Amino acid sequence: MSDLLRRLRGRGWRMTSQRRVVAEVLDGDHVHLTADEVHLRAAARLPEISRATVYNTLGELVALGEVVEVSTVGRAKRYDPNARNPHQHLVCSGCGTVRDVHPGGNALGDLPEEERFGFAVGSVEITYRGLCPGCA
Amino acid sequence: MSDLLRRLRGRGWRMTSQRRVVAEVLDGDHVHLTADEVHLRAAARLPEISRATVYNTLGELVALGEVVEVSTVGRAKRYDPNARNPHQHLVCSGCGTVRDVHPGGNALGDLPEEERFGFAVGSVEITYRGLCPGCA
DNA sequence: TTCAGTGCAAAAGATTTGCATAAAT
DNA sequence: ATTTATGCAAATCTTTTGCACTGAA
Repeated sequence: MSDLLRRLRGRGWRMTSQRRVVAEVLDGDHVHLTADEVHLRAAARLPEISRATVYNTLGELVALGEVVEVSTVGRAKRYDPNARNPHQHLVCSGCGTVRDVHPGGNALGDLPEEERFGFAVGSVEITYRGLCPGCA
Repeated sequence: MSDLLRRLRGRGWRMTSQRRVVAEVLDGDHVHLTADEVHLRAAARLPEISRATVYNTLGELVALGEVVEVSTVGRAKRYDPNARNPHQHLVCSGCGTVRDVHPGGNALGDLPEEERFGFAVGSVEITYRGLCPGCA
C-alpha cells in the first residue's frame, strides 16, 4: 500500500474506491500532476470516476496538508504529494515540466519580522524558471 | 510621462492610445494588478478598449521583459511592472493581495550547476504565503 | 440508518483565437 | 501604402457548483 494511503488511513480519512485510486496515483516523491492528469490516470483503473470527485479529493488532500499545490503562471495547477520533504521546483517555461531540486547550501531563511507587514506567514515557495534540455 | 512609457518609446514600441493607457495604468513600483483590473482602469480613461487588447498588450510587455507575471495558485495572474528591481512577494492566501518584500539579508544564491539538470535557468521566484492582517 | 462522498451536467472565471476593420508609421 | 494593432464574439481550458443518488461506517 502506498505511504500516502497508509497515512490517510491513520488519520481516519473516510475511504472510498475513488479516494483510494487518487491517493495511489499520487504516490511517489517526484510527482507533479495536474488535476486532469490525475483524473486520466485514475480513470484508467476506475473508469467511472468523475472530474468533480478528483477535484474534491485533491482539495481535501491539500487541506489535510498531505499534498501541496504548485503554483503556475497561466497553466493548470500541479499537485505534489511530497509535502513532508521541503524542496523547491525547477519549472520549464516551455512545456511546464516540474523537477524537484534541493539546493542544500542556499536554503532561504525566514522572512524577518519587520518584513512581514502583519502577515501570518505559513510557507515559502521557491521556483526556478527556465527551459529544459528538450525545449531549449 | 511614466517611466515605463518612456522606456517603451525608447525601444521603438509602436504606440497606440490603448497601449499608452495600459502602460500608464501599470506605472509604479508596487503595482500587482490582474488583467481584469488593468482593463477596468484602462477603460475608465478609454472606454472602448477591449479585453483582448489588454491581454495582447500585457503579453507583449512580458515578452519585452518590462513586466513580470506573478504566479498564483488558482487565482488570476497578476502583472508587476517593477521588473528592474529584483524583489519578492508576500501573498495573502485569503484575498490574494500581493506585497513586495526585499529581505536584504537572505537573498537566494543561484541554483548550483549540478542541480540544474540541463535547464537554462532564467529567473527565480520567491513567494511567501500567509494571511494578511485583514484576513487573519 | 445516516451522513458524507459521488456523478452528471451546467456554470463560472480566465484567457485565447479568428477575422474583418482601423490606425500608426 | 503597408504593416500592425484593435474590437468583437466565439471558443477553450480549468475549476466550481447544485442536486439527486450511492455507498461507507
